[in-house]
Amino acid sequence: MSEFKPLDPLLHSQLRLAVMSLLIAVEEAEFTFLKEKTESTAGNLSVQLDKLEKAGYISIEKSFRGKRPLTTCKITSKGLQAFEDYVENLKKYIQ
Amino acid sequence: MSEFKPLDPLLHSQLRLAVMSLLIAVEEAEFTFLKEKTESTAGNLSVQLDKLEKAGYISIEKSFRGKRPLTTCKITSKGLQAFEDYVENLKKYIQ
DNA sequence: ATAAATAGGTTTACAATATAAACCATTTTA
DNA sequence: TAAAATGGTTTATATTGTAAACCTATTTAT
Repeated sequence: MSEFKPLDPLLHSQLRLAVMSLLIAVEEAEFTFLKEKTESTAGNLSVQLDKLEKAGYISIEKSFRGKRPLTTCKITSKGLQAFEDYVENLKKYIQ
Repeated sequence: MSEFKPLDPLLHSQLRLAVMSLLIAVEEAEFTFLKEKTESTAGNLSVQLDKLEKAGYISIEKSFRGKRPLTTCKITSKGLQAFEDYVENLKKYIQ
């Protein structure tokens, strides 16, 4: 697409885009925080976080808070760049 | 999604969004024009135009130019409204 | 002490979507 | 008149998105 540049399919997804949007704002977020803010199911969120991590767009750290598992996510510089590029491209679709 | 409102799945698709974007600009476009501008295959475009028409977002008129079939598309007021809503919602994802 | 509920997820099965390949009818060109 | 081009549609396949089912451990209720 000449004037319509391809939209990164990893970001052109409602839930993944919402996650990235949140991570840009807070720079570090727990799984449960993302789940609440996006109103997604845990299963769906888990899958989408995996994809973002595999793309190198976020990093995921697994630890414990007290005795409970804790999953923490951060956006990477690659992820930030991808997001910015995505937004730039998207703008040409929506004026 | 509370702060992230659902994105109309009919519009949250690269090719359909590009088509709508074009139709907003020109207000009437031929199949081949859309095909060239979006750099899509005819098959894919045909399918996506059908979906937009079934949603009532565009109207499709079939006629002949000389002896050749001619498919012409227009955006409807419903389509325009849906596009505007989509953009409004999308903005909250991308700041 | 034990059962039930909650927390914090992951895995998996299925439905929906996107896409290109194959196809079709007609027309034009060689 | 055979081959190529036009203007698409249909269909098969691959990819994706999503929720249901599941899992392990912890906390609460009885």
